[in-house]
Amino acid sequence: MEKERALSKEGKTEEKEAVSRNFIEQEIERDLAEGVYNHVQTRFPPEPNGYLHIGHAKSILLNYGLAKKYGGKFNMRFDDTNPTKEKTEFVQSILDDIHWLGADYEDRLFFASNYFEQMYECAVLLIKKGKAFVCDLTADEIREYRGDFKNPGKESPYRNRSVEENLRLFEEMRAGKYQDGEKVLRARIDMASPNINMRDPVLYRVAHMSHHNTKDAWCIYPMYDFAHPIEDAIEHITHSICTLEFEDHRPLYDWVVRECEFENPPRQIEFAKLYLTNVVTGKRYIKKLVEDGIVDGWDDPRLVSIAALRRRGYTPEAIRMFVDLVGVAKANSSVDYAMLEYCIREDLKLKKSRMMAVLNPVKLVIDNYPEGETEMLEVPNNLENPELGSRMVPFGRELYIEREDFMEEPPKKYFRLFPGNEVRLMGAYFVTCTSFEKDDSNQISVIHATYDPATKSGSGFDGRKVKGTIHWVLADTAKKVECRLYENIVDEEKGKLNDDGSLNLNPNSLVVLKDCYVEPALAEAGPYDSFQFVRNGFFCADCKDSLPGAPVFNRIVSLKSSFKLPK
RNA sequence: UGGGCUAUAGCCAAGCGGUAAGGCACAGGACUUUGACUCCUGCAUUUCGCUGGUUCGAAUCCAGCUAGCCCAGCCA
Repeated sequence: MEKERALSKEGKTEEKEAVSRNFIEQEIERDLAEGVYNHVQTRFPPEPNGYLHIGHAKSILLNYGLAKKYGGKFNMRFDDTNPTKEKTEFVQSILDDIHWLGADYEDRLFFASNYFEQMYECAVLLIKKGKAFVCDLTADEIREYRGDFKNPGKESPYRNRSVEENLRLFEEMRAGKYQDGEKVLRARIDMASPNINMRDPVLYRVAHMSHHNTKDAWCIYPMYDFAHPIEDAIEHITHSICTLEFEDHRPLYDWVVRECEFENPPRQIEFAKLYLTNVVTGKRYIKKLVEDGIVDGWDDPRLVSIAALRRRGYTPEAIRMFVDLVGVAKANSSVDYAMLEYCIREDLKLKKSRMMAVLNPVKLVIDNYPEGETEMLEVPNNLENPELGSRMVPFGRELYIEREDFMEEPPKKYFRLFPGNEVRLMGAYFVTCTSFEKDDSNQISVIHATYDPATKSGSGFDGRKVKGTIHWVLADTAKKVECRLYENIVDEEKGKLNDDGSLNLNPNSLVVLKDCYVEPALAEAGPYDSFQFVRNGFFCADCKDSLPGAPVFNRIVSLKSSFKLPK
């Protein structure tokens, strides 16, 4: 029955997918149909200058997915054309993240810096065609000559140098005859273009600096606008997919591949970046949070770097689901964080064991249970998925339960423990609250109850029902841990940014709970085993910091109040 | 300010001249050994940023407006 339903559900979505394609897929299909290209080749071209985040995941999975869908190939390429910003350290972290996400580039790992010689040749070709010139203007002068939105630019006085002179000068640039900033190579396009990118853009700059890959082989480096189309063309990329801010660069992209005379040149298609509510995706802001010590590093669970998501228990499947759900379009948008949380819940739901932990404990004494005795109960790991088997959980007279699972004076529709009420201890017995004690500060210190042996879990008892089920751990054997609860870093009420551009931080983004107890099996499960906590929350145990003493519990889903008082 | 792009529900997003898909969120109900999950139900019928026009018929075509984002690095 369930299978049938799942099948018909699947059939339905498949039908949908067959007709619903995003705009990039439509473009690709048109290109294929019209014979513009007879294959599909995509790429992910990050600059190795930082860690990847959820926004990059969208691009990676989009490019990879497109190649896969159309039987094409997906390349990995580092766009390392600016030695002042790049580090080898980031190359490895980026590659790790891509592997983890499952974007398989097979043996196609490339570096733009390996194309420097070909790029140089292209520049020479442009010079020979009179389409590029060496310019002696300073950076400031170039800016002045460029004009602005209102005024057209002025032509550089060096714009009409002869081909021979340009060739000689450019060779000298390469040979290291000039200091940084002394000369640049510029395209010769149109200083009056309304598109500022076309006003004789700089193609090459001088930078006497060691490059992470080419070391000291070069002292001139190509600019993005010149290098990128060539990189794509060399790799026979068909669809060069990038974000919206490059839309204005497309005419220049097309100019470069045309003037450099590439056959069957690639085309650029732009899509909107992914933004998420309540988190920081800007690299600048993330960097500042890390540097100021507000978060503990690039993988702090409050960030949405791939490393952070991985650390807090997100799966590649969940990220993929999320990217699919969000879709691809050209409208700027900010996706609700709840969508990400939905994806991880959905993915882990059947995959992970659900063990018990008590974050804010209060003692529950079962007075009619023999003192000093314990028994082992077999508890299914996941009731919805029997394949995950079961585990043995110790049960006895003194337990810890969640403080919020007891109320002295329950409001209406409160199903959990209160004097006189019977609830189920998950995987164990029914217990009825008989009394409670308070300490000097009027806080509830101990709750007393009796249990009914006939109601043992799995015994098939169906004499009566209870409305509430609560989780628990045996006091003696429970592992005490320090628990950290993370919330989104950005203040939900105030929004992300102040008018002056500073961030509104959530002061409660990290709460450390000292007295948390987890059942023994969870403590032994080792790192990265996730479990569901309380009623609405999923938590992950991440024992990275100090196994086994202090697991870190990362809140994946903010704990909603599990019970709302009736209005 | 010149140019480019965008606008469909609280948030994403389909729609491509034939009478507004889907998901998240939310609300109500059923079920339940997690108040979770699952399952039902509801959620743009003076409506597709606004105003006009073309058409038998417009979210889709045309014109004009408005709002938002991006561009004046020898960053990518």
